Amino acid sequence: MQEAVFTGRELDIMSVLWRSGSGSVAEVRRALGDSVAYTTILKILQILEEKGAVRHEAEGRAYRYYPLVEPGEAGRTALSKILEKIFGGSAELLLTQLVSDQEIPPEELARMRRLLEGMEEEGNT
Amino acid sequence: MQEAVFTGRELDIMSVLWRSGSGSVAEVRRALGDSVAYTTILKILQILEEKGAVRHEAEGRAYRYYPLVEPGEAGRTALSKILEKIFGGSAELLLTQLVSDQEIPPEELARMRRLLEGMEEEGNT
DNA sequence: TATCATCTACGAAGAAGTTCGTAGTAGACC
DNA sequence: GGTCTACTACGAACTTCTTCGTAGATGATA
Repeated sequence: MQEAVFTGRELDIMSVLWRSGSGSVAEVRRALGDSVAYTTILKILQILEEKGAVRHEAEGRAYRYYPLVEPGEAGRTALSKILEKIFGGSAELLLTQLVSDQEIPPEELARMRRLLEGMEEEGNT
Repeated sequence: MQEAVFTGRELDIMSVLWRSGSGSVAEVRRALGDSVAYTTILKILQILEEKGAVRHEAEGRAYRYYPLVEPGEAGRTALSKILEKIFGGSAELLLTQLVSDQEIPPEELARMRRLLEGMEEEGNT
């Protein structure tokens, strides 16, 4: 797979697989609220497999799908696009946007701060 | 406009307008490396105008386009999608990904840390 | 005035993504 | 065996996005 770029529906489905670790067509469909036809889910899983983003194993008569691409990989691609095109390359602006929109619990905020502190020290080495 | 969701090309063009503040069709086209036809740029600007994302003023015989949607608005939409679908709602994971992929200069890193410190204090109020 | 360059408007073709119907297969159950 | 159910495979319709050609208008220039 060249780059982890996913279309809307593909991302919906990858998201389910990342959360659950794996899924059959029926499971993925249920996770998406049964809003799209069974064969649509199947089709997109087949497309994802062709792209090398998932693989499957037989499980009884059905298939179980496993993600091959990791969230981090997809995240890198997606974030760098947003960073560049929307925030003009400023990670600071991106972070500002992130923390001002989301309700982030204090402990998480603290961990994020420490993460940055760690990066700063690293830079001083 | 309902939500600041942009397609690939639309985002390319909005990005130019955000950077430059405004742009004629020809200017936008040049900024994109003259890689797409003039009328294609024009068409997408018209679509963006229909969506309420830009407006235009006459300038001589040509039009000058101005962004109406702000980067922050588009950023919020885009970030929350990524946050949810790729990082399972964890801002911490998103930040981890961001700082590990990008080369962020120390001063910027420091400002980002202080931003988070500020948020923490706010939370304690 | 004729020609040229530059611009917008429009429409249609093409490409990419999404959706689902239908067919075929195989096990479960009567 | 016949029927039902759950599953994959395949293809085609449909929608959305992208691209550009052509036409028409307008001002500049010879």
